[in-house]
Amino acid sequence: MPELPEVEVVRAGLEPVVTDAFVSGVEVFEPRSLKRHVPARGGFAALIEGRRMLAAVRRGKFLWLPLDSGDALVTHLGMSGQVLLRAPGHEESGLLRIRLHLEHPDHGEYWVNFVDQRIFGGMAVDAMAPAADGFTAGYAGAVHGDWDVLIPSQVAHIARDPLDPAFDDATFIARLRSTRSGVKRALLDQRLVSGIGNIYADEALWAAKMHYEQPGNTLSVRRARLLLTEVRQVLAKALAEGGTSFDAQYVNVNGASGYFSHSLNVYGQQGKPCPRCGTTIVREQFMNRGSHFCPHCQKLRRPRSA
DNA sequence: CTGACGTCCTGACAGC
DNA sequence: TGCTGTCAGGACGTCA
Repeated sequence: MPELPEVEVVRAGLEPVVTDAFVSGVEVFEPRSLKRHVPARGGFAALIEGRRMLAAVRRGKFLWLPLDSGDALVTHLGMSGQVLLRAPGHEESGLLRIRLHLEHPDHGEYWVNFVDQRIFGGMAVDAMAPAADGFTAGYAGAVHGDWDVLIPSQVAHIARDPLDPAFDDATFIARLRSTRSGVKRALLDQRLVSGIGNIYADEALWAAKMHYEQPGNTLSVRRARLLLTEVRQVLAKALAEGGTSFDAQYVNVNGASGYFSHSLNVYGQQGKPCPRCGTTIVREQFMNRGSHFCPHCQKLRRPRSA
């Protein structure tokens, strides 16, 4: 369930340690965690060992570490993935899937442990190519380099996230307003906008007072803009609340916390009163996952007859 | 192009 | 106590 804010916390925690780090070793304990890796290009470990990492970059929920070979180590946390920064020798749980041995010129030796209970996430080495729109491919914090405008091939189809300065509001709103799909399906479609998962989709829809099945093409420009604004606010708020742990400590200790559960308005709140109107929050099945909403605040709106 | 659905996966937990 | 079934959902593939 890591979504953009959680992945950003991980990225920020990795940034100082992986930047300029030398990869001295790779251990793969669970080959299924390499599901996104294309073996034809070479073995996972062989493509990483002996390389230097240049940065930690993120677009939406995808994270990648550009290498001095021109490739990138791509990471997706899936449902349960954690990237944990450890001192060498650290005893990890049985869910450890991949371990990287790093040597940093300033910080010394580290283990980067990829832990993933359900193996929905994974790592891969991928080639990079210029981003289609020519802008900086993802968010890399304070670090910059030639790789700025390059994106791993398996991430290229993912849209920018709403907090990306190069996010194209007009294109998103136009596409949102041209689909018959429900707005929640659109928010979860990473080709349209990235970084949003089930939790923040439900929270943003509640804030915008929209029903999850409201067809995109029934939204006015104003309502579409409102939804985008609320998405940004929800993400930014979560980012700010996770920001207290914006350091290596977070990754060191626990890559999983920080769902700002104390400030969820609807997600997982079924049976409880809506914080806005007091109506009981409902949970329904949608797209094989739970959708939480207030039946009073978030009614399906009939489009004005044309 | 669209949407509905299946697939991957395992720990936690409810129920018997 | 110990088993079985159910649930959680991000990304992607398939099919109508």
